[in-house]
Amino acid sequence: MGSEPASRTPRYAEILAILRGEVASGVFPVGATLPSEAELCQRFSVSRFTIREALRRLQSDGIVMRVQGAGSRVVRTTPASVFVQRYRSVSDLTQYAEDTHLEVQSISDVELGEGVARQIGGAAGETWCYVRALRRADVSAAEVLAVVESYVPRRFAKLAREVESISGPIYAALSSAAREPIENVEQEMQALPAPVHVAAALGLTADAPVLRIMRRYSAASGTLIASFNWHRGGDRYIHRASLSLDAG
Amino acid sequence: MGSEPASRTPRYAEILAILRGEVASGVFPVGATLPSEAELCQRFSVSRFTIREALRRLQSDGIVMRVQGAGSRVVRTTPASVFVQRYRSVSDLTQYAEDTHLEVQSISDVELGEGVARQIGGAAGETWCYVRALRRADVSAAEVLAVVESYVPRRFAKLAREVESISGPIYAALSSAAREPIENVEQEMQALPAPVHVAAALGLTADAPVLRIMRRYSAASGTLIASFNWHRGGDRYIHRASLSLDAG
DNA sequence: AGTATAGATTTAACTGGACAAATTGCGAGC
DNA sequence: GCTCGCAATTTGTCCAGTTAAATCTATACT
Repeated sequence: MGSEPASRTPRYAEILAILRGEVASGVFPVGATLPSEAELCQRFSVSRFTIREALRRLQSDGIVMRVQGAGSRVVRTTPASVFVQRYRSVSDLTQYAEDTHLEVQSISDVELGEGVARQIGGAAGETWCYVRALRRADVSAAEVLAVVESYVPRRFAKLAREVESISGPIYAALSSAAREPIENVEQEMQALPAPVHVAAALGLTADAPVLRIMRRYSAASGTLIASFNWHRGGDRYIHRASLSLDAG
Repeated sequence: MGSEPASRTPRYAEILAILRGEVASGVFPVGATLPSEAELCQRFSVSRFTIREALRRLQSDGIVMRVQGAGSRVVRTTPASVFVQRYRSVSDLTQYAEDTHLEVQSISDVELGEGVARQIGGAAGETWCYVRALRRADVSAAEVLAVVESYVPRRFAKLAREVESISGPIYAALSSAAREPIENVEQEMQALPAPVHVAAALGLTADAPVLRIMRRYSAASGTLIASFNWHRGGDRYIHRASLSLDAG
């Protein structure tokens, strides 16, 4: 690498591979700081630009975190992902058109049982605000697309009562109210026999197969909202996703 | 921008914002090529490094595609994603531990009906290789985790016959055989009543709710493999995903 | 012991320059 | 009209250098 660059592999890519290998083999374990850019320039006899190209890609891989004044700290030992699925809009995530209408049926305080508590990130015995609603294509549509059961922490009960009039996704309004960004969304999907109230709302026979999608939107302080969305089975509702190779 | 940089906003970020605005407002529509780096350096009176930082981020946003020798072509007018879900391994994607065992029950040539053809990216009337298999935790396990029905183009029939002995994911082996990278994965999930052969294999009553996940792995030439995975309903199989805000 | 400040260190932003590699368009030849 | 080769153009890789901004550590003061 003190000589001419190999015609095929850029120098930064060679250095990147070496650094990846050293992280993976434990030379630099999680928590360790890599040598500084200046030290790496000396070690590999290349310009700072070349080192920065390698380090930039290590950061993009999620392997290091680069901090001005501090250095490059290892945060994981393997690349962060293989496939990636990008959701470009709320309607991509929920698979409703953005102008669907949520009609609230009831709002009440409920004490969480163990099962629900575990799923929504609360604790058994806690009191949360429970909202049952029907989702339709628009205000005047007769057909129910989905039954939606949401749990919101008690401190947001007031906001939950206004859910029909909120424009944009409710999780964004809750994020604003909490003054915290949504940090992640957990999603669980399973096939279930339709409970009585779901079968009735969706016009199904009792115990017909339905797809239930639970989504939990969390900030640093915990769950802001968790919703159970009950959809018809078969071709009446197909949850689609498109993944691409991660270009990291 | 010919003067001192604003203390807060890097110059490349200002240029990025301007270029984003010009793309969004139609000055550069999808398909158009942005001015060259050299022209942008002249326009904004900055060095090529600064322009490249802006363009690099436009590419990372998914807004342009930069091609050596050709320029930066606009491929979309808005940033590509809001939420992102990363799959770090095959087991993340399929939600099987990596050492599960696939036991082939039958392999045959089938002529595609319209419905299946549409789902798997083939054409009605085409002959594909059909593989029916059972997935178990390991070779000696008695319990069937899932019923797997796969469709593979006829040209890969030989490889399909060796599916039990392939180490690593079958789609990677097919990608090698085709000498093409997997470009994307389409996934469809729906709740269905268990067909007879699925109910029998999973030990369910006829018409019990099951979750069917179809995954289609495609290269530029088309579908390399499409598999229908039939899972038990209820808490016996929960398909989980974790999404984070896209740091784009 | 706790806090503030100064200096050293490290990465971020930026300049100007060079050569290599890939693409595109044009002209010539068949 | 089609194909091939060459030149112009554009982005990729890389160098050497500078100043700015952020972090960390050590020292001094209360």
